[in-house]
Amino acid sequence: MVESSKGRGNARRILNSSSQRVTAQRALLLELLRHSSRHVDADDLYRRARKKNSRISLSTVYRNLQLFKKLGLIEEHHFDEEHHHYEVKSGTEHQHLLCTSCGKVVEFACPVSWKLRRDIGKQYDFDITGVEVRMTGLCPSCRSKENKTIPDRS
Amino acid sequence: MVESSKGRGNARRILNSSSQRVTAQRALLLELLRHSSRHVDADDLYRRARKKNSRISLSTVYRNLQLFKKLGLIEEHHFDEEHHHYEVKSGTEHQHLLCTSCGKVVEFACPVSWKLRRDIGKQYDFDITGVEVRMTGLCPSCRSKENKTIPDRS
DNA sequence: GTAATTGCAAACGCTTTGCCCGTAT
DNA sequence: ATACGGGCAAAGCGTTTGCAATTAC
Repeated sequence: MVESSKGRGNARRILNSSSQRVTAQRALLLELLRHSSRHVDADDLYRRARKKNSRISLSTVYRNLQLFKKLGLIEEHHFDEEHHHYEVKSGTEHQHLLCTSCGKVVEFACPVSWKLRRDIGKQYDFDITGVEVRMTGLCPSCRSKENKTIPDRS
Repeated sequence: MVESSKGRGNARRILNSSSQRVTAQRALLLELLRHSSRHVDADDLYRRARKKNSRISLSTVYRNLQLFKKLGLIEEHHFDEEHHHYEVKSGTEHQHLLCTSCGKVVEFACPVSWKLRRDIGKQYDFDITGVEVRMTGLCPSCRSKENKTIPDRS
């Protein structure tokens, strides 16, 4: 896979170019972030990292997530109430649709948000720096499951 | 104000009608929620409540916030990463605009969200249950402050 | 060599819970 | 009378921090 070697190169380049030291842990975490499902939490990442380096610590994961966030490599989301989710920043603007039952996250394009941003900014005299649209609902597969498993709602 | 006597009556009625006991603490909290600024956190509410009843405990505040949420009286928001904010449910649909500097919360109407809801729901075959639009930015007064207090950006 | 980074464990802030006593019904 | 709700203190959770040892530069 050309992808993965490229990814590793990128990790190193990104860290170097921001004059951050390239440690094994950092390279690993960056690598994992780039190749895992788009939305992870600290513990996900920690568990995955331990498979490759069993001595890595949770605090290292947290510290580096903060670093990556500061470097603008990832974004932090507060989807549910409990803990944070992280997502590698992609060029493409998108919003999130979450299934309240299985937690699945779907990304969707939302061009309207730009118009909204302009309009609301002007209306309230704010310098808008971000727009987030979050929709919640039941995904197709959870909907059909629910129809089967809750036959008696007496 | 007629509003306030009505409010107290409502608190009692609401609790009674859902067969919850009307305790002094519940009535007080409900009262405070209805008459304080629209977005509070548990500690805000706790501090306010203590002024009227110095023996009330923080856990009572939390327990009742959960109850009120379950009864559909209030909504829980996760504006910033730290803690939750609560808002008395109003009939009118609205979205939130937050100042990243002073934390001010502005509510705005967003009729587009309905169209969005329909469109995205259909597109991804989700049963949409909620749409949240959150914008962040700098409010007018913080913007002008910033211009004054950061003259040297050498 | 030296400053940045790690692992560990302890602390953190917000929230929840167990227990026993008090109170609304 | 009795089950529900309260106060208190302790535990829980995800996250952060202090520190000594380690590592990249």
